Amino acid sequence: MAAGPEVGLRADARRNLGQILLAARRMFAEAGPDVPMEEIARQAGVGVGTLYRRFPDREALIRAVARESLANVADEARRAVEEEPSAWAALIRLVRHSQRLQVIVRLALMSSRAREILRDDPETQRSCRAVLAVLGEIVRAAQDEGTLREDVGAGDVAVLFSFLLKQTPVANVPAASVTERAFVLMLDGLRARPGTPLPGRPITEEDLDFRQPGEG
Amino acid sequence: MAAGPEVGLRADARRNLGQILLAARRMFAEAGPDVPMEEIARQAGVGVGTLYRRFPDREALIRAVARESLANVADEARRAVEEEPSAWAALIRLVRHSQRLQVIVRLALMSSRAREILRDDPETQRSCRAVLAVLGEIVRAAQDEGTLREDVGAGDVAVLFSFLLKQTPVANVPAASVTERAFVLMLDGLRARPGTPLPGRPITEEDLDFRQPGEG
Amino acid sequence: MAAGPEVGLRADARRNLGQILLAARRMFAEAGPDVPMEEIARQAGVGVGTLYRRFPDREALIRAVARESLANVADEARRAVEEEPSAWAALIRLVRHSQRLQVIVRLALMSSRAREILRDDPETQRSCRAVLAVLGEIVRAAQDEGTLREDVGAGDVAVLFSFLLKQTPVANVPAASVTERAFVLMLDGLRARPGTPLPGRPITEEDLDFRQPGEG
Amino acid sequence: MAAGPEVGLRADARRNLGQILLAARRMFAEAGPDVPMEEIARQAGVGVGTLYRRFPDREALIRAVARESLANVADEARRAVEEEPSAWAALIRLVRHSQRLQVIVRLALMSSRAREILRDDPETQRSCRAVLAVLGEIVRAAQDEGTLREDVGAGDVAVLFSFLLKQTPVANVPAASVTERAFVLMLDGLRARPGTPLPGRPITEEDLDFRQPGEG
DNA sequence: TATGAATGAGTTTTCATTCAT
DNA sequence: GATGAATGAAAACTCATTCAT
Repeated sequence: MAAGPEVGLRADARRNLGQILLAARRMFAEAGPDVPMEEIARQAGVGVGTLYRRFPDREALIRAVARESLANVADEARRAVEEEPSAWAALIRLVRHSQRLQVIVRLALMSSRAREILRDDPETQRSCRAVLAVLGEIVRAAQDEGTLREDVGAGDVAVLFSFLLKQTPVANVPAASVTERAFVLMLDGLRARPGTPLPGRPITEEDLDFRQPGEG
Repeated sequence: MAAGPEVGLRADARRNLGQILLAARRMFAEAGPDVPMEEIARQAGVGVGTLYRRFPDREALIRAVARESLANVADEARRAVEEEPSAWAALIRLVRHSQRLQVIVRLALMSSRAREILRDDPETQRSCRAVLAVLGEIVRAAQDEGTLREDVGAGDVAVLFSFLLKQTPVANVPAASVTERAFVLMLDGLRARPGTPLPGRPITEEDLDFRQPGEG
Repeated sequence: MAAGPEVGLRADARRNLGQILLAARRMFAEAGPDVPMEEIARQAGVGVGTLYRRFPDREALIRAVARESLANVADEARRAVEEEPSAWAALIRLVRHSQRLQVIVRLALMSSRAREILRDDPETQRSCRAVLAVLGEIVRAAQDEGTLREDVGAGDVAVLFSFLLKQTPVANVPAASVTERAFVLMLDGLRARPGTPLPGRPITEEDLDFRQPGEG
Repeated sequence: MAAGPEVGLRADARRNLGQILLAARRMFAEAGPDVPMEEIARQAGVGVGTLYRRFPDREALIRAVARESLANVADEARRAVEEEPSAWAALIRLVRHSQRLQVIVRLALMSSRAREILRDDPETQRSCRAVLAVLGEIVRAAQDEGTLREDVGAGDVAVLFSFLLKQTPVANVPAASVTERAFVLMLDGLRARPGTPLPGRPITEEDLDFRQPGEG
């Protein structure tokens, strides 16, 4: 198990670091990657200087949040595979429970600035690939089970589910309810049974690799 | 019928106004509601001063773009109803062809700042309600045709389709292809046939009214 | 004659631009290239915003000041050649009267940051070469006159005179007097008559070209 | 004789103190008195805290470096007088070999901030006067020898030599060579023989006393 | 005593908005 | 009416100095 950067820090420093990451994750998730650094520092209960001591600039902070969240999601995904009775159930649990997915979507899919930063970070790419690999396994298992239609790939599933996570409060109906219904509708679209044939080829995990969009 | 703001302007002034709205619409759609005002002015081929003469501040510009786009979408929706052979086809055409929907989604659903501005604008609310009314008609007609499942409302459909429009470039696969597949998957989820029963009650057009989210 | 950047500006804007350059020149000369931008703006009687509208960042301002000063020095040098009765006199007049030399020395020779900025600016290099070319002519003419020792080049003269301009207030004696005496001592060192043979070869104008120091 | 601050310290503490002064001297000499304190601490191999324990603030550090360097220069000067065969040779050796002179020039003559700090420090003034006193002796001896022109004082010599030490890399010619030639040119200017009469009166050691420039 | 973490004031730079021409 | 210049407040980032461990 690799030692994280937090090892060897003084107790208070380690706590501060944790607070900073927590605050950043929350604020990035709810307000995007452009929230003022001072705001993040304030939420974390530290001075800006402290924030900058740990993360030399905003990009470093964005990277750190993305890395940590992706690692967490990968863990959860693996656990879902192990613990759920079916691949279909694992799929559902993954989207439902992974709070960390929210930030990632917000960073990687809703801000072109953040996307570029992450695209150039090898570790983010690695973790991202790891997550997509697990998702790919789940998808293939679900297809083997006969619960998931055959003409989709992990990429299609990821795209569909990412929509849910871009959710922004919309209406005078509890957001959870809106999301939940949309989720079920999507699952119905994904379910294995005669539906409209999909155009093109399945979008695979390799297709979502953070490379320059449209390159392939 | 109240005269629009463009009546009684000198020819060049009217042209400028049009250019500004066009530029703003484009830039809001592609970069969000925070693009520098100077940038918009430059794209429109006018000085900032001119922009500010027409729209006292950014909020006014956002409102104007939203109003115009919503009016346009309402028109298109009505035309789709008239011209398409089935309600299902009208539904599909609406999402596929309404470029204006893109801006609206970007403004109303992807930026909390813009959302607040629009929430407080009666005219935007009116137009929004008009669009949703047409959508409601289409939805009910499609259900009568038997092409759309019975347990969804116009709100559900709107939410689902809004996802498509939040599309951000993602992968090394042409964005159009990704969207197209997701679209078909969603349509499959919406299609009338025994699927998973949806939790809660249909989300109606009234539910999406721009009131404080979660209030209702 | 090429139109400077100041043509076509509104009268007040042109005045402001002039004030900014003047203030920057003065402050760079007396305090170096790191004086706060706000300070320069205040001295120029404008807001920082105005300063930044003209010069996108500090580097641009430094470049502008250097270019303007070098151009001015080149002019003065040419005039000195024309108007003075002897090359020796032209040499003396050049150092004595060129106030602009002060800033250039301060920027190009006393701050490694500024030196790097200027080294990468082709126009500065061109002007610098032009000035050195005139100095080279003067030097050769003075040697032909028999007033300047034969074993020095324009580079040696430039180095020596640059010392005078690095002058920083030193003592409880009028700075002018100190400089004046040092100047005469240097002139005596340069004068043509049997002196100590100089080590190495004459340092020419090409040697002072702003290329990476020590490269040659 | 008062005990220096280094007496009675623990061995490691004394070593640290030495390292700090060494690092500060080097960095002041090459980058001026504004180098970040952390940088100095890092070079010295200690934490900032340790640096600040020894020197309450930057000014104290500057003073310490100046004092130590001046003391060292005074020693060297006295040794030069004793060991060199002629006053002229002592003069030359002094400039050529005293590395410590570099820092002093950098602090006292190239930074107005540092100059002010040192001007207000009695011990620096004392040491400075001591050095100038030795220089004065050398000058007068050289004049008695007939090797140095009569119309200069220790101040003139100091000013001239200080120029050499302000040397900043300039050209694509080895800096040492440039300096060496300039040095010889200056010596030629100083040499005893009919030259241009110097304006004003000799600048004496008293004139260079660090009092407010221009006061006298 | 040594360390390096935390703080916050100081600078640079950007951009919405106002206003002179 | 149009223009683009001027303004200043806001946000990112750096670093001297203090203080907990």
